Amino acid sequence: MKELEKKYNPAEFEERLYSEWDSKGYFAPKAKEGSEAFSIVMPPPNITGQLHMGHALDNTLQDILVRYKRMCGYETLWLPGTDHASIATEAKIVEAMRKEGISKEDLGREGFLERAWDWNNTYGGRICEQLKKLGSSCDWSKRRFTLDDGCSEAVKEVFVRLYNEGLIYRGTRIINWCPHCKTSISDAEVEYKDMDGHFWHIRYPVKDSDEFVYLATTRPETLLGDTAVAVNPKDERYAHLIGKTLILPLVNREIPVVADEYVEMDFGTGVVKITPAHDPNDFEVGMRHNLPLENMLTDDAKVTENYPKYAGMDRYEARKAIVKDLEEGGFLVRIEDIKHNVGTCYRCGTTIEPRASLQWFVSMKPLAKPAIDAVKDGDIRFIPDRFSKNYLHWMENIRDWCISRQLWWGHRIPAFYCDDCGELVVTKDSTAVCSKCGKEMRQDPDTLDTWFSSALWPFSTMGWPDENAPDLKRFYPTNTLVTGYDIITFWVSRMIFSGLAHTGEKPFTDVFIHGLVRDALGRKMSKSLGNGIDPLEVIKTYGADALRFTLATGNSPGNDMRISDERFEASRNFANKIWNAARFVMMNLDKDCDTDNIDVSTLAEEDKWVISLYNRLVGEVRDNIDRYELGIAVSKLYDFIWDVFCDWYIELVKPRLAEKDTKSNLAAQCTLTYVLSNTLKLLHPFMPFITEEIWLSLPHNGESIMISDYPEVKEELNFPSAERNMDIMLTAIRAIRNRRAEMNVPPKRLANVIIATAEKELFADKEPFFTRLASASGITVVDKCDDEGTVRIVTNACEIFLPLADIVDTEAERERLTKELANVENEIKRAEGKLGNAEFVAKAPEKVVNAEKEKLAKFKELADKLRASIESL
RNA sequence: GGGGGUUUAGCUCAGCUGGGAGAGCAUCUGCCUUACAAGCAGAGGGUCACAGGUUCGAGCCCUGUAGUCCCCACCA
Repeated sequence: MKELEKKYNPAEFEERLYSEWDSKGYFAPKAKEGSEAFSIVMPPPNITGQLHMGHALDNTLQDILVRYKRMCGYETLWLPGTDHASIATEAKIVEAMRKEGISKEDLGREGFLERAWDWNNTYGGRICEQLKKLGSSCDWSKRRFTLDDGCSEAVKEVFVRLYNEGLIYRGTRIINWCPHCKTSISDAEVEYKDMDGHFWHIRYPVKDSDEFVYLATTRPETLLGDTAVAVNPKDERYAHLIGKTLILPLVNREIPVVADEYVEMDFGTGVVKITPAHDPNDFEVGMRHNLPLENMLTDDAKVTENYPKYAGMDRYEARKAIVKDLEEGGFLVRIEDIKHNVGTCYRCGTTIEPRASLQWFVSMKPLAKPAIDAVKDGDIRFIPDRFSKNYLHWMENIRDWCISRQLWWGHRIPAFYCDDCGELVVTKDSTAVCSKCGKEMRQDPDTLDTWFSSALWPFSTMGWPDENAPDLKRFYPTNTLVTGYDIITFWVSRMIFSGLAHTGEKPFTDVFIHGLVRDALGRKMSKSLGNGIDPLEVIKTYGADALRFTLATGNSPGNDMRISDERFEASRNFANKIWNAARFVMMNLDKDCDTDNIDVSTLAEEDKWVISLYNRLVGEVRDNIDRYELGIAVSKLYDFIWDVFCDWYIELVKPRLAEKDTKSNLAAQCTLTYVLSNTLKLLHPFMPFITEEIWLSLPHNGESIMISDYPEVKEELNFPSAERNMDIMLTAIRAIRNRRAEMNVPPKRLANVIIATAEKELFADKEPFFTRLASASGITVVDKCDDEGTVRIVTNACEIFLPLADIVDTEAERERLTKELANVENEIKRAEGKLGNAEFVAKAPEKVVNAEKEKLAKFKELADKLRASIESL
């Protein structure tokens, strides 16, 4: 046994304990005889990332589950890793290069990738080091990276398979183009924002006529790409125009009027300009009517050289110029202010430009079907369940997934082209030769969406596509995925369909969803707002346990949470409370007590009481964790440790601890040790460091609390009568304290307490409780008492008399007791009313009716006592 | 335009399958009682957003209304 420092100073031991756990290999899965597997794969943080509160929450929740399961005897794997985050990382490196005056093109693909890998080697592991400070008990020896060889192999395998099954195809479609990142992005990566905008109402002249058609647009510059105007075929107003030709203003191109169901007659003028290359709907219309695609923008959203007057203008400059020219040409009718939803890039916030482009796509419908069924059938469940709705809605309305990105940092698309004959080969090989003309083929320059590799994470990290890989066989499917609701569509849904499609099995059973961490004002923490609380700073100031405790407590699944310094402080105070309780226990130990078993025969009533409550706590905590109610579990632990163990039990046994070598003293020591040691085990998943530091200092079996057995409920540790009797004592003590406080009796003024009760034997050896906790000089237990000049307190099991003649105001006493009686009589009325209600008695469960009867009896007894008390004044 | 969350003490939030409203922080009072002032003992404070309904009984279930937050959606 070693002594604890006087002051709780987490910085002194957290890092030391972590490296001990790590070096002893506790984080690696340990197979025990007949043990089941439990596994979680960590949502891989981006290599560009620094640990923020979101990571801290996500990983705290995972670590709680993992430590719990490990202690419960499961062979437990928590597999960590990082994500290459293609678009975010590439942007970061390009930006750094820009400051040095270098461009991507200057370096070339090879040079750029070299630089990116250097960056990853230097900074990519930073966040892992930060996760260690949090106490994350993941198996670092299995750490993976989405771009490592194994994951890359899985990516290629999946691509080739899907291609061969016809589920990956290449084609020209409208995609979301980010002119800043200069790449396509998927639908999921577009964020819609309400923005102020305008409808520009304009008119196009009909050829060989003085008629005009009137229409409106929010993007007048796209006029350059118009290849038709559409009306609804049923629209009589425009029937005569269908098939006619219009002259496109400014461009003077001749474009047809086509009839298409897509146009809603009731909206606007019922006429729509069709720009197939720059609008998804127009693209469809264009396909149906064989309209040409006129791409009028370059990849950085500047007007192409086909329109010399506007060439090189940025899309917004072009908009201004075109509006001005339209006005001057008499084509602009009016301008209307509107608010509309504009798609923006989720990475950089730039307004998305829809653009027809040749890209790779995953055909989603066939893949979505089993993924929908898995959730509908309950094979995979979301916690809380409501998120399955989000998921299903997304999956049921899913469109093909654009997976090619015009970036360099990522998995290069394993497709090869023959420049001579146009042959296309998709292969896992790193080079290809054209089977037709024998020429070296050119690999597609694009890379894959970063989520393409994330989608495979649960199995690519375990050795897939080798189906006999040991980890895959043992730990896949994983048990629980822990993540925030903000990436259900990006990631969770894609892991589900990928797992089902490629491994034939779901990737996980439970999806445990948490909310976002917000600041004290409810705002999302962000760099730009500068309101982020740095978890590493919190760890420094309050300790990792306090951070974890704060994140776990009061957090209910799927709901956002607000955090602030006050909450970390409160958690630190709790840690300090445990620390001091442990110090107190230790300074009173002089015998070796068994922490695994306790001899019930020698226990005093208060010992049985605390053990009985502890035993119930074990069951509840296990149950709560099993149901992902981590916040409830941890608050029960808090209440038990602080209120029951510290404020009551320790205070109750202090007198016995002063005894020397008595049985009673030994029983108290052993109860303290047993309850403390096992409660620490219960708490360990939540607060791993302090529990370990203390546990190791107490008598203990084993090397570390983290590989000890999680406590189990023991039938023989239930003591209902001790619970009842102690409840009577505690109620009496509280009542005396209340009265004294109300009457401002100084604590130093002791009084002999007279207790009148029908159950005298209950108080037989309880005098120390009252002398120690109720400012009593002693107690006298009697059958009946009606002393004058006393303060009377009536509780459910006894009447208490405090001889404080000099400060007793008989009239005030009468008033108070009368008031109390009135309250009790109200209760009696309520209970009688309820029990007098035939329907209540007939329909309410027997248990409830009986409880009501018992209450009524108790209140009647209390009322009688109160009346007698008032009488005797 | 759909869908969902949320509304409980001054503040931040718990409240599990309906059976007498809880915690932390803050406030007030009294205590340095030798584990802990990062503490101890007390106190005050709530029409559980509003209106209906179901039920013997509703913070909890149903309907509607309002505030607030979020997700989804191609209306030019």
